[in-house]
Amino acid sequence: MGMMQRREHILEELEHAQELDALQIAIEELRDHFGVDHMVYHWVSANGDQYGCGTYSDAWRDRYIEQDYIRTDPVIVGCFQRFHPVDWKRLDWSGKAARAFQREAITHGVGNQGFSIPIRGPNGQFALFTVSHHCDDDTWATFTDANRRDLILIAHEFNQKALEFEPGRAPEQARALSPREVDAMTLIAIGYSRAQVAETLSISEHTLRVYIESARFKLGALNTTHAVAKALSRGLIVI
Amino acid sequence: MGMMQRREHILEELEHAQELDALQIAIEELRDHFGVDHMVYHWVSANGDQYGCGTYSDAWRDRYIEQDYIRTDPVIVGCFQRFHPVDWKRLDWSGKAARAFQREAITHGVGNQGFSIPIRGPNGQFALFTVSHHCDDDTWATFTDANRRDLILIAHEFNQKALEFEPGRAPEQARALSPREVDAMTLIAIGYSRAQVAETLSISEHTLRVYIESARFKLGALNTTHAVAKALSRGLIVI
DNA sequence: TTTTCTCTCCCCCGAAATGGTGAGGGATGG
DNA sequence: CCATCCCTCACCATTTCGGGGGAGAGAAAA
Repeated sequence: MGMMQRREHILEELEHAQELDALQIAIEELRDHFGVDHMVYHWVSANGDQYGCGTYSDAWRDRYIEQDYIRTDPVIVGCFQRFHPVDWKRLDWSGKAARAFQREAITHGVGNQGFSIPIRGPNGQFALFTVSHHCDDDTWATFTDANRRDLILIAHEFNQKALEFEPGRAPEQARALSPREVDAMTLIAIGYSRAQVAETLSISEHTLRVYIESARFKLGALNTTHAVAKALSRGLIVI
Repeated sequence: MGMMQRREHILEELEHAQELDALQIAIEELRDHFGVDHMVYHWVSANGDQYGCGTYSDAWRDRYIEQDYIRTDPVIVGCFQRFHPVDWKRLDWSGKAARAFQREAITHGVGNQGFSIPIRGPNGQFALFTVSHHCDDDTWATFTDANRRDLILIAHEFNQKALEFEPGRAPEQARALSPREVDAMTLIAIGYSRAQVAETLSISEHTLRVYIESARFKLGALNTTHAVAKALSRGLIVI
């Protein structure tokens, strides 16, 4: 089986997978296929849930979770601010904690080289697809140049499949807001006071309050700020 | 020049482009290359700035902006809620306004078929890469199946290049929030009152207020609700 | 070392937002 | 045609928020 055929085969199996385990199997096969030390996919959902699969050692994964490294890992922090896939060398490794983290990761078998692809979805979903390897800079540069596009596509296939399996996907489908409610919530969200919003919309402040309360009710929100947050994270309003 | 060579050539030219105009040129070439009626790239940043390029008629573009269709266009609304690329047929076209919009779009030369790829970046950036064509369902399904992956990659290349040229990129790079500020803003965003947040975090309400005000200052927000909205739309907090 | 940031605490008071309830005309959809 | 939603307006008392001060300890970065 040729290189491309092998890859297509793995991705096709993934596409038709019915169970979450298939992701773990596929990522191990892809790791072997690309001939790198590690390949990891990992996401954080809107409600703080996490899911990950990959080839890091159990010890490292446990340690990572135990130490809540997700909050300080320079790869996570750096990718969260970027759109593009990024080579680990280009991240900010200054700082005591970052260097200590790096040392610890390498002792746990993580490669000295890495390439991570950030992926974003609605409601603040953020996922990271990472390949890591132990080699010199030139070898790594050659590898990433050659496989960049494939890795991007694979990252997306993975994310798509992972989202399919996500349990808490579309449970709470909020009722859509009326046009006036959208106007009101949008202006509130950009910092206007109720008086300013009412003036902007040319309605009385009393009327405005009806919209806000109506929106709050529809969104199941506890107060105005909560309603704005919910409306934003569901894409009902945009600022 | 073969099909793939032609595409590679267009993308390579795009990659080395130094001016924003190159995007417009590239998208027209790609449209011709794929043999579709229209191809459009279009993004919205957190601060409301927009940029777009594509092959829609000037009349339609002007009309779209004039009517602020970006707020009601079912393609935008639908894609904002999704991660995956989506065929227009799968969007919600019920509702009077949506159907009227669709009719008007078609009279302006937009195809009856469409395929849109949502792309997201840090700080709430949201972009859409769309191909549209006039043909029957089967023809369109064949086309999208065959070109789905290529279109995803092209969408990313486009977005990458567009971000390079974006003028207002780094200016309003909000300072990151401190851990306690993130805690405070997150709890506020899920509807807690100041008193509840203070109790949850086991700090005095006075201290809590310092965090909120500090976050508000860092985010350049006018009030708490505004600060929550900004933090959310920049991905600094997640609910 | 010095500076800069973070985290924690405290005061006061006026302005603003909230929650509950009610009501009438108009548009839309089944 | 009738139910359902949308838009508009109004009053009440209570809770919450906003803005203005100031201060000390500790950690980390430059």
